[in-house]
Formats: sequence, structure tokens, C-alpha cells
Amino acid sequence: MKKTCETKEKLLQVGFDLIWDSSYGAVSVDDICKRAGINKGSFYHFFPSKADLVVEAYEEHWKEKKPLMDQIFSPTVPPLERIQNWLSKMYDVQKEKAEKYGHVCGCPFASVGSEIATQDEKIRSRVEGLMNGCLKYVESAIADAIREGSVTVKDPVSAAQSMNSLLLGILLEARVKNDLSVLEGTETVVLDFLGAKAVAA
Amino acid sequence: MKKTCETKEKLLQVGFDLIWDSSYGAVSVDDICKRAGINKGSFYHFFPSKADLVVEAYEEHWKEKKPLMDQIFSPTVPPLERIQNWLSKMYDVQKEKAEKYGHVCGCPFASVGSEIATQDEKIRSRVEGLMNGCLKYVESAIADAIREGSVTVKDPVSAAQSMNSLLLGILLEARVKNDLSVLEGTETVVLDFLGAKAVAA
DNA sequence: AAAAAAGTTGACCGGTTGGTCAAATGGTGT
DNA sequence: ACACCATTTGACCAACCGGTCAACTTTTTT
Repeated sequence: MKKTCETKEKLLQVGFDLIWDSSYGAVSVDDICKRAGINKGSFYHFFPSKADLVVEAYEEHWKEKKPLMDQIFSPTVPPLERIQNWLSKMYDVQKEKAEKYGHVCGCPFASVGSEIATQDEKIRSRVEGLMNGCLKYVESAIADAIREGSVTVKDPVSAAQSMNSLLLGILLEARVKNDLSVLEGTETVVLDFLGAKAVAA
Repeated sequence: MKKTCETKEKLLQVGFDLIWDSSYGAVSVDDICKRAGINKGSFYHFFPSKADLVVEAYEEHWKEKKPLMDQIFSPTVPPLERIQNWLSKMYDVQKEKAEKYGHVCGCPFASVGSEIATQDEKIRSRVEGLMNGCLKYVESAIADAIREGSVTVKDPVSAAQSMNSLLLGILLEARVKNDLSVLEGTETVVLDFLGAKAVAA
């Protein structure tokens, strides 16, 4: 027998990747199991339903990414640099994904969230929570930037909100156009949006 | 027998509405036919496949909306007012949809585009085209605003691009949160983004 | 070593999926 | 009256869907 939960983790990871690349509706439980090399019975041993797998997969993905986010948005880093580093990391992830799957995949929360927002309340509310999680990092970075006067924007809460929407929109556009170059000007656009005074390299 | 194409048009309209509200994957051909009160055989008399119905439905939807867009973005209207009127109309449509279906539906192009961008090239490229169609209106309005000096933004092409992304992101967020109030500050955010000098009522 | 718990297997289920088809229907031009 | 063509019908299909289950193996507990 394999190490405890190795099977479950494999299902979570494969499910997340497959659905991120295509969509919730287009990926079947069989697809996930086949790709994971695991029998369907095992799937339903660990998860009551396909929807539950998705909720857990997103939870897991966030748990894995959080340490990196904490590092990127560490208060020891100048606030605008935090945002620049975040955007840079985001681009790298998108590029890596695009090379691996042949598609620009965009934001996994946004894709699935938009697809099933009107159909499955459990998933919808979870996605909403995860999005709000991201928001906190940006909010605090912008607030710090305002305090040090490196930015002309006034309200950190609404600025973070809008900046988040802007990023989601850009990622969505990159996915729809299947074109990485859409993401290339992101740093400039975002810094402009915040009214960043001096753009440090 | 019914008037020519009445059946086809009904299928297009019902299909568009159903898929806008939920998603491409979650709406079956049977669902569309049942709701339209039309037999499935007729569906496949008019459309070679489900994907083709969607492509035609989006084409049709655009054809219907275009006159209004031309009117809103008429060069006889001051450029910033065009954008304000567009945003106002957008809010009304979202509100109406939300009241009718109980969900904030967001942008139909974005929802379906994001869902199947990586799966069906025919639909993807059509959605991309429609998005670019919208862009032209905004581009020309921003260019006019720049010429009259009512806006601080410099390049109409990239500004329109970013403004479009911002809107898509806001609509996506409203759909995921299922909350109309997300849309309420849109006009302010957008005008701020453009660096609008004086905000006329 | 025995028993209980955790994990795994693959066959199986009813319902639904996108899509097909031959036959019937009805409007139109001659 | 006729034939012609677009439209309509509903039965039909194989493949697939999410999900179940009883039997079996492995690990952990006692």
C-alpha cells in the first residue's frame, strides 16, 4: 500500500491541473482517475462528489501557495516591489503552464468561479473566499505604499479591489486570446493604475 | 407551419440566454430544445452541432446589440459621456438579468470564452473577435477624449485595452460574488483610470 | 496473532449526453 | 392537381456521465 494520502493528494493535484487547463464541466471523474492512475472507487472513497474534490483541490492549492505569497508580500519588502514581484511570479507561472499545456490558462479561481458561480454554491463561495484572500495582500501593500507616499491612489481598499479586477480581466483576456503577450505590459499598466511615482527596477 | 426561421431564432435566443446564465458545459442540447419547445431533430436540422449553435447565437446577439452600440458611441456625443452611457447601460442589463434569473451573469463573451477557450477553437476565435469589436468603440472614444484634452491617459490603444480588461474583471467579480453592488462604483473607477479631468453629470 | 480500520479494486447502475434517421407534414410554385 | 423542398417529428443510438457497492488487500491497533 502506498504512503497515507498519497492517492488523495494525487487526485487533488491532477484534478486541479486538468480543470484549470480546460473546465469543470469538460473534465470527468474518469478523466481525473485515468490521468492519476487510480481507480474510480478510490476517488469516491476520498471524496463524496466531484464538486467536493474541486473544493478540496482549491483549498490544497491555496495552502501550497500561501507561503510563497507570505514571502512575496513580506512587510520587509518595499510595497511596490511586493506587487512587482508578485506580477513577475504570475507571469512565470502562466508561461510555464502555457508551455506545458499549449494553452494560456489564466487564473484558476476565475475560470472555475465564473463557470459554476451560478450552479454550485459550495464551490462559488469557496472561490469568493480565495479571491478575498489574495485581496488582503494587495490591500496591505497599497496601504504601505500610500503611507510612504510612493503612490497617488487614495483608498487602499477600493484600489486593491480595482487592481484585482484589472488583473483578473487581463488574465481572462490572455486565456481567451491564448496569447502570453497580453500579459507582458501588466506591470506598467498596474503601476500606472496605482499612480506609482518612481518606477524602480 | 411557423414562419420561416422562427424556430431557428428561438433556438438561438434560448441557447444564448441559458448558456449565459449557467455555462456551455452545463446546458445540454435537450435543455435548449425543451425550453424552446422544439424537437431535438429540428435543432440538428438547423445546426450541425452544439458548438455551431453557440457560434451563431453569439453572432446573432452581436448583430442585435450593434445598433445600440453605434448609437451610444456616436461621435456626436462627447467622448466621456459615451463611456458613461455605455457603463450605465451595462449596469441596467446586469440588473435586469439578475432580477430575471436570480444570478449576476456577467459578460456572456467572457464566461463562455473563458470556459471553452482551451477546448473549442471555433468558439474561442469568435469570442476573441467579438471582444475586439467592443474594443474599437472604446478606442475611438478615448482617442477623441485625448484630443479634446479631457483625459490624462496617453495611448488610446493601450488605454482601451486596459479599460476593457478592467471591465471584464469587474463583471467577472460580480458574477463570482453574485453581487450587483460590485458594479456600482464602476463609473468612478473607470473615469479615474482614464484620468478624467472634470466629471460631468 | 487476531481483529479492526483504512485503502483499493473493477464490475455495475440508471440516467443523460451529443448526435442520427426515416418517415411524416406543410407551404409553395407550376 | 402535382411535385418539390424546407421543416418537423420522435424514436433511436452508442458512449459517457456521476456515483455505488461488495469483495479484497494492506496497514494499524490491540
